[in-house]
Amino acid sequence: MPSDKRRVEPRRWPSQVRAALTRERILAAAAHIFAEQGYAAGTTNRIAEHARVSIGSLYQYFPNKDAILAELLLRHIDEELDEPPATALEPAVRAIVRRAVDHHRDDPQLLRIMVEEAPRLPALIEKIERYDRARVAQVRALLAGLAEVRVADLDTAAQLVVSTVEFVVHKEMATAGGIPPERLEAELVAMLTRYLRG
Amino acid sequence: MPSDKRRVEPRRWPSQVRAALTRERILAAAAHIFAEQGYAAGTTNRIAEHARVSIGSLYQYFPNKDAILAELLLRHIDEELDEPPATALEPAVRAIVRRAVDHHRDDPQLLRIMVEEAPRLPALIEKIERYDRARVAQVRALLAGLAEVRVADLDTAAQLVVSTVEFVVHKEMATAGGIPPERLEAELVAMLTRYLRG
DNA sequence: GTCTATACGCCGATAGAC
DNA sequence: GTCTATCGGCGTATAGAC
Repeated sequence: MPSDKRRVEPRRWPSQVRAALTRERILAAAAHIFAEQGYAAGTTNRIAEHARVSIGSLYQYFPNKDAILAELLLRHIDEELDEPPATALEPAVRAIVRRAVDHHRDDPQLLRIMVEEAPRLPALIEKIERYDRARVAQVRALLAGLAEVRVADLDTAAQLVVSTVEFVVHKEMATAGGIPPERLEAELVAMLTRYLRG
Repeated sequence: MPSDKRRVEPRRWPSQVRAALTRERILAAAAHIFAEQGYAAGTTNRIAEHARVSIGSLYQYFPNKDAILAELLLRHIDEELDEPPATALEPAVRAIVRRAVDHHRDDPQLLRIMVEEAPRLPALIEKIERYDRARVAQVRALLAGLAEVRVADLDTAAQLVVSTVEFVVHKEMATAGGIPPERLEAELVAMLTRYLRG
């Protein structure tokens, strides 16, 4: 009877918690391998191996490979969309730029894969487009509230700001010999601020 | 003997010309399919089918699939690198922007594939980096010759100009609801000119 | 719930007839 | 020179034992 107690207590973790952790391990492994090797080269076998689960287990947590990238992308999107402060023009632009830079600091390689590969997966296209429109609308609203802003067309300006920040930061942070982050922030802020002042 | 003549004359086209045309057909088909379906989905079988040659013939003209993309990319690069005129700042910037826009007008989808996939093929990485450096150096030299340019660091400015033009044009031209080309040109020129004037 | 083993298909590339 | 036929390999996904 005392021996029974021993067997019962440390037997296993609560299965839901363990399952969630396994899921996380798979996602982390996928993020790592997609970032290192690209989406196509990041095979489910390699992901499973790196996460130290079998390929069979992987497919118990995700219906297919695309779903893994989809979840990584959606988490990423959810993190990023919160209102920047509407004060003066220069600090507002700085906030937008800085967020993009910080954001890419984490894992520029993975972001690269998501930016490039996700728009090809039909299941994600619409979500990405909605997200893009939301960002442009957000920036548009921000600019609309600032007296300093003097541009002919606010819609175009918002689109250009979002594209410029996203793609230029993306490029420079992902490139080895790119502009260092602090300087990149300063230059982009200068460029966009002058543009928006008209 | 007269029957011999008949057989000889219209038998075939000169083989070198025909071979060159077949090559072109393959390249054109590859460009089309890479642009539509992406590099991975654009299989050699589909390329061959679309070019109306057999898969065996395709491999007589190209050693492997990567070589097809490599040739498309190198042609593209060769076209683009010629000196812009160094007059005043605004026209110089406009020339840079306009070339990028014109360039993307042809086939924005294909360009997208080349920009995104080519840097993953080891055989092409070095060529692309050399090309990028050449472009930055070219723009740097151009800016250095213009009295209007007042920026702290010419290297950084040149890098930023190249990145901005390339990636923003790329993004807007490839997106359905993007900024229309004429307006894009105007806005980019305004933004970059103001930035460079300091 | 996790594993091993494997089905199945597709792809790049080659061989060899014509 | 162009074709058909096919090889070898790998990748996703599943079946079924434990």
